[in-house]
Amino acid sequence: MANKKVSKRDLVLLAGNNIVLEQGLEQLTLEAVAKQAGVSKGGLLYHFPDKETLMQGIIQRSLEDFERTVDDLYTTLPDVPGRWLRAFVMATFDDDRTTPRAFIGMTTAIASRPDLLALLQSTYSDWMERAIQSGVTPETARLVIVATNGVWLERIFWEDAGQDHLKDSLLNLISESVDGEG
Amino acid sequence: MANKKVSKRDLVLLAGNNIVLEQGLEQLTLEAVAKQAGVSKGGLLYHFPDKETLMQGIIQRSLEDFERTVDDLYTTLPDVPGRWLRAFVMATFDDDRTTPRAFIGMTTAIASRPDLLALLQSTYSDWMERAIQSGVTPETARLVIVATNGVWLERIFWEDAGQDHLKDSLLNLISESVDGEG
DNA sequence: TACAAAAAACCGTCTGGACGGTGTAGTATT
DNA sequence: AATACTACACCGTCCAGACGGTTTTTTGTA
Repeated sequence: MANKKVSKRDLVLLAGNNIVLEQGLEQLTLEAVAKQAGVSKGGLLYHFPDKETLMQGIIQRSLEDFERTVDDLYTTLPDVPGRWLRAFVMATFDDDRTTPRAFIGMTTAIASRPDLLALLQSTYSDWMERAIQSGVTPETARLVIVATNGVWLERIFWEDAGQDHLKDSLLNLISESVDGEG
Repeated sequence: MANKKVSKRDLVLLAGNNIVLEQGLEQLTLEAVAKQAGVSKGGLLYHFPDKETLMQGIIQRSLEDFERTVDDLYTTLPDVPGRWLRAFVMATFDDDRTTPRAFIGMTTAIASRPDLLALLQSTYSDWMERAIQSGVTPETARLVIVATNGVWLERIFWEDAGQDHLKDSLLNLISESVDGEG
């Protein structure tokens, strides 16, 4: 159980993630992943019997990463209403690792596979639930989450625009909803 | 110039659009488009020398369709501040033709082609400009446009959710911005 | 502790199919 | 003679997955 050794499986997952991040979903081929992971194609297929399963692993991994980012930010915030939703918004804006291209790639992959879709749908419900539990109305939660997802699209279409102001707009939206009309 | 006859070029464009709408970008192959358009592969390539050009045509066409929808809705609205932005929001919610899958497909296609990206970026700027000219602050314009784009993603992740309430939230956002703080 | 057997982890090649694109020869219309 | 196609064979490339290995690790047993 020496944790010095990283399993090949993890290397493959990491390599896959990196390829999607840097080159997009189209470049995610078994050979490319195997090569970047320093593993043979056969070795890759030992862990992930087909491409479908590999992608599932990659998606799951990056979802977990995002959740972890949100959780980390959550702990740094004061316990005010909308605390979780704030962390969620901030996680999106602070994420300088996930490229817009990767986001789209993941979304594409998810959109056409029922099992991944189901996974995302339950994740989405979780987000809504946690947002509401941390003290905002369902309407605000939904609006802010939708807008936050939209931020990824804006990054594609408007590459050079700073988004600090947008981030403030979203955080303000939460504040107003909390202070004002309940 | 008998307008009874639809040009083959238009048939190809329409078929391509339909395939993306119904089956997604992955199924958009030259042969599939030719077949659905009732045109030979050679005939398709006569009009669109390569797949790149074909996709460009399809994207452009569907952008024009969306713009037309916005313009149509615009004429039905009273001349209040935020008029254009309202039409923009309504166009997204009223669009029952563009599937989420098609939206993602188009976005994918755009994201990896500089020329299409440039086209979208200028379109995006146009939207901002028109929104602001119709009487909302730049901050509101941006927030609402971003959120409206996010609506497409929500349709993927949360297929069965009605969006009327979300639509109202967005329209309210415009109203509040107009009535309240300038 | 030794050692073999079995299982797990991993390698590299090959094949079959899909797809983009080319080329050629021919047809209908204007 | 030019334009706008049809029909169809064909090539090169790419890729998922199958297959048949080999090496490493674990386990059973004497």
